[in-house]
Amino acid sequence: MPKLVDHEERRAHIIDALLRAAANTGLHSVTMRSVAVEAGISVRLVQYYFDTKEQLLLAAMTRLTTRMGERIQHRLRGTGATPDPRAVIEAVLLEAVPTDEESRVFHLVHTEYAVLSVTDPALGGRPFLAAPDAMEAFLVTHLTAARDAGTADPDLDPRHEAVVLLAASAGLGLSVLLGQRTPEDATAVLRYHLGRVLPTRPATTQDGPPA
Amino acid sequence: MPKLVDHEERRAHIIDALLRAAANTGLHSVTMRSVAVEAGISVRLVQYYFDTKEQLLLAAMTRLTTRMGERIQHRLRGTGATPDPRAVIEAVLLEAVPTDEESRVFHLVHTEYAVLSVTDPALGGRPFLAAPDAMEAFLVTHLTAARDAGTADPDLDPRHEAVVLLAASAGLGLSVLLGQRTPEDATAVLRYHLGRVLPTRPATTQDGPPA
DNA sequence: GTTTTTGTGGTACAACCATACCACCAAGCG
DNA sequence: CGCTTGGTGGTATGGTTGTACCACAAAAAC
Repeated sequence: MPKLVDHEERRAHIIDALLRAAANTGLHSVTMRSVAVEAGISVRLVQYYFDTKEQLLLAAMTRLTTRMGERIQHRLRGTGATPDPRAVIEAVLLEAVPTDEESRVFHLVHTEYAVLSVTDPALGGRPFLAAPDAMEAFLVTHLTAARDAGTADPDLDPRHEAVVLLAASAGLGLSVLLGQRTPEDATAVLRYHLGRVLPTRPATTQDGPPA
Repeated sequence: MPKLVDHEERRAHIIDALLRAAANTGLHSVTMRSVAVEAGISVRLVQYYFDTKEQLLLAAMTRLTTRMGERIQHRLRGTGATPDPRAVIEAVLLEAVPTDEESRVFHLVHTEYAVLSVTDPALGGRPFLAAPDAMEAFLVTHLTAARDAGTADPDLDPRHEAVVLLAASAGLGLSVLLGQRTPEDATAVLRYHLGRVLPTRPATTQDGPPA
C-alpha cells in the first residue's frame, strides 16, 4: 500500500519510538530492531527513513533539544503578559524537573545523550553546551534586572547566582530521574531557594500565605 | 609463569583498566576484549578473575562507590582537628567537582553507572540513593548546628538548604564533566554560594580579603 | 497502458560479543 | 618423584547487531 506517505510525520513517529525505547531500556540498548518493533514497522523501513543508525540517533537528539526549547517557550508564555522576574525564572527552572511522563522521557534520554556525548566524539557535545549557556545569559539578565529594581539583595552576584540556580535545577532534575526525590519535593526545594534569592516582598517584611 | 598471584590485587588492576576504558570510550563500549587489552592481559584472564561480565561491572561499581567514600573521608580529615562547619561542608561538596584525572574518571564513570541504573534493573539503583541520602543527613546536621550556633541566618531551613547544596554541587560537577565549566569556575561558584548560606562573619560586617 | 518511482517485506552477511571449552605449563605437596 | 591444583593462552560457538541486497506492489508520470 505505498500511498505516498508524509516523510516528516513518519520520521517523527520513528524517533518517538526510539525515545520511548531509550527511556524504557536505556539508550545503549536501542537497536534498529528494537526501534522497529516499538514503532510497529519493519527494520527495513527504519533503514529507509534514516539510512544509518548514527543518523537516526542524531535526528533523535535534534528533536530532543528542539522539543525542550519548545516546552520552555510554552512555559514562558504561560506566565502572562507582564510577569514578574521571579515567575519567569521559576518557569524556566521548573522545566528541568520531570513531572509528566513526556518530560520524564525527554529528560532521561537527554541526560543519556549528554553523558554519551562526553565520550562519543561523533555526537559532538556542542548542543549540550549551547542551551545551558543561553539559559545562563537569560538568568543573568533577569537577575540583574531584579537586583537593580530593588526586588533582590543588592549584594548578590547575578552571574554566580545564575550558575547556582542552573546547577541546582539540573541536580534536582537528575535526582528525580534517579528516583531519589519526588517531583513535588524537588519543586518545593527549588521554590524555597528562589524565595531566598528573590523574595516576593522586601526582605524586611514577613510574608504570610500569598493567597 | 603461574607464580601464585594475589587475587585482590589482580582484580583491582582489572577494574582500574575497566574504569579507564569506560572513561575514555564510554561505559557502553567496554567489552571483555577492551578491558583485557587495557589491562594488558588476555581475555581468558578477565574471565578467570570475574566469571561473567555482569560480575565485573558490579565489582567495578562497588569499587567506585567505596573509593569515593574514601576520598570524602580523606578530605574531611584534611580539615584538621576542630574545623568550622563551613570548612567541613565545603570539603564534602567540593569532592563532587572533578579536578585531578582520577576524580574525573571516577565521576564520569559513576555518572554513567547512575544513568544506566535508571533503566537497568540488574544494577539496582540503591547504591546511588544511599550515598546522597547520607550526605543530605550529614549536611542537615551541620547546617542546623551552624544555625543554632548563630553563624548562619536563623531563617534558613536546614533541610531545604542541604538539598540545594547537594543538587548544586552535583549539577556543577556534571557541568564540569560535560566541559561546560572549568573546575576552577565550579569551585568558585560553590564557594560563593556557601558564603551566602554560611557567612564567615555575622551578616552585618563586610568581609575583606580573609588572607 | 506502460514505465518509472516510491514504499515495503524478507533475508543474507560480515563483524563482534560473551562465554564455554581444550590444552598446557609450572609451582606446591605428598 | 608423581600429581594435583592454580594460572594462562587460544579457539570454538551461539547469538546479536548494523547494513546491504533482492523482490515486489502500488501509485505517479507519461
